[in-house]
Amino acid sequence: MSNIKPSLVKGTRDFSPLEMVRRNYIFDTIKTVFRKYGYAEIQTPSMENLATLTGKYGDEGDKLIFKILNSGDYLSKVGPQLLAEARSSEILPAISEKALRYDLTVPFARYVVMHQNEISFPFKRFQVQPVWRADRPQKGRYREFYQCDADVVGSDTLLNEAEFVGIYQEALTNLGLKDFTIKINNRKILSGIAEIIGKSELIVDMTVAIDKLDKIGLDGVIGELLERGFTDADIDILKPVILLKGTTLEKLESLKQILKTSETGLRGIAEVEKVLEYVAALNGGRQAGNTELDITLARGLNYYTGCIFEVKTNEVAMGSIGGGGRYDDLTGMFGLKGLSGVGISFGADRIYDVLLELDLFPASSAVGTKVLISNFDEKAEQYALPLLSGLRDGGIAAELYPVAAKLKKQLGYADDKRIPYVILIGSDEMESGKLTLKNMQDGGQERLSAAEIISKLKIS
RNA sequence: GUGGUUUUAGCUCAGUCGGUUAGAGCGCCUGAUUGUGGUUCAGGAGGUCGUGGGUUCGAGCCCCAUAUUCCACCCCA
Repeated sequence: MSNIKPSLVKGTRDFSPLEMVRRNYIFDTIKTVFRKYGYAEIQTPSMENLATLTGKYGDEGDKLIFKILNSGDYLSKVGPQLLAEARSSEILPAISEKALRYDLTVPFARYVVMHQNEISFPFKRFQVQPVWRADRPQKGRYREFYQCDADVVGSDTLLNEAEFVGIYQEALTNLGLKDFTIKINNRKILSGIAEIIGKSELIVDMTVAIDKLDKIGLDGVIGELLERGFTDADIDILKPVILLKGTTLEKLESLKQILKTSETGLRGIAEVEKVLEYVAALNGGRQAGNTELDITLARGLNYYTGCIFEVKTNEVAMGSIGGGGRYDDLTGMFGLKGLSGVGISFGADRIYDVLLELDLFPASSAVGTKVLISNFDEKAEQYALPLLSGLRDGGIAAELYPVAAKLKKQLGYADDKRIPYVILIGSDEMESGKLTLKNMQDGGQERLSAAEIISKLKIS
């Protein structure tokens, strides 16, 4: 057998025991909050039919879907002429029928449609699973990463949006983040803006351009707008909108003036106002300072129709750590009309990177084995087995050193694994029934019976 | 998809102008100490220099291709 050098697939990672403890801390914290708000967990398969996924994420997104090659002689269905032409886009449907899921929202929509008769609406579900994107990796961007999604379908009330703001607040605060911003915008406001400059058909180009304000500045945005088919006259109207200053409430007032001729735009403003009203009511009447209207926020996915969210941390340079919004007709694509949905997502991998950089993981999240029983010889091993069971029955994480190695090595092992206690069983101990319990932190030792050790470790 | 960057011991990294046997720190193993770790001391093992070609008397170093890392763009969590 040839010796293949082991390596990881680009953009993927192994997770060590310590990393898993930390990742689970993030997942558990988020899941706990989801449950508190009435969401129930589901899972869907890693693979979906390719047709289920294509066309849902725009052209850019479709390119990033990982396709799975058909099993068997996958070229047999490709005609010789197609093969000769070697046009990937036309051969693809013949050789690939399945794909890895690209996000959790579309599979969820598929789930809702398939299970509509068993579901009682409104349906509130959360889902924590990996997704795959054939993106080029960089900071905070992986090809396999976890999303933590919560969505509700079959409920139009804006209270849902407000509750999602609450979920973001609570989960991120519980994770120890102090300074983050929940940005809110509304697709209808963006539509209204496009409407008043008479370029409704260019709304996507408009949002993509103004979304970059932070990054490339006003001149950059204007350049991009011109490139994308906007005139100087359009930009004169757009400019004051893009540069809106002031508090969220002041921005809303100004927008009402600007968008007074756009019914859609005014409806968007009203929606944002209502959401903020609910948020304040849920927050004991106070407006949350870190929740703000950001008119330049335009999330890429095509299916959002109402409110959109994005969460950024201000403590670390990192892309958004969460996002979401309302999509009025997601299940319509699968033939179930008239169901409105709202959802949010936490980017667990990015949150991990942020917590690591800010050193926010609790020290206690590194708990493992509580006590190691040393192993001197076969006789001591036999003696140790009932004690091992007794410790475990008492809920104490215990392990027996698997071979009779030098004590130095066994203690070194305990040290490496940060096991706080070691029980030494030698001939003296077996004879007297008083075992030596060594505390690895201070090095102290005491002689105790097996029962005394169990009760001591239970409380400490 | 576009542009740049990285790759040398288990890990982090040196390696001069292309020139003999490729180095350091940490880690690992052994011993000092046959039942006492995290400290110390002594010794030891460990490398196809990412991979495949090429130039050269000679390549870790130069050229080409490719993979990979990280970064930016596009897009996104």
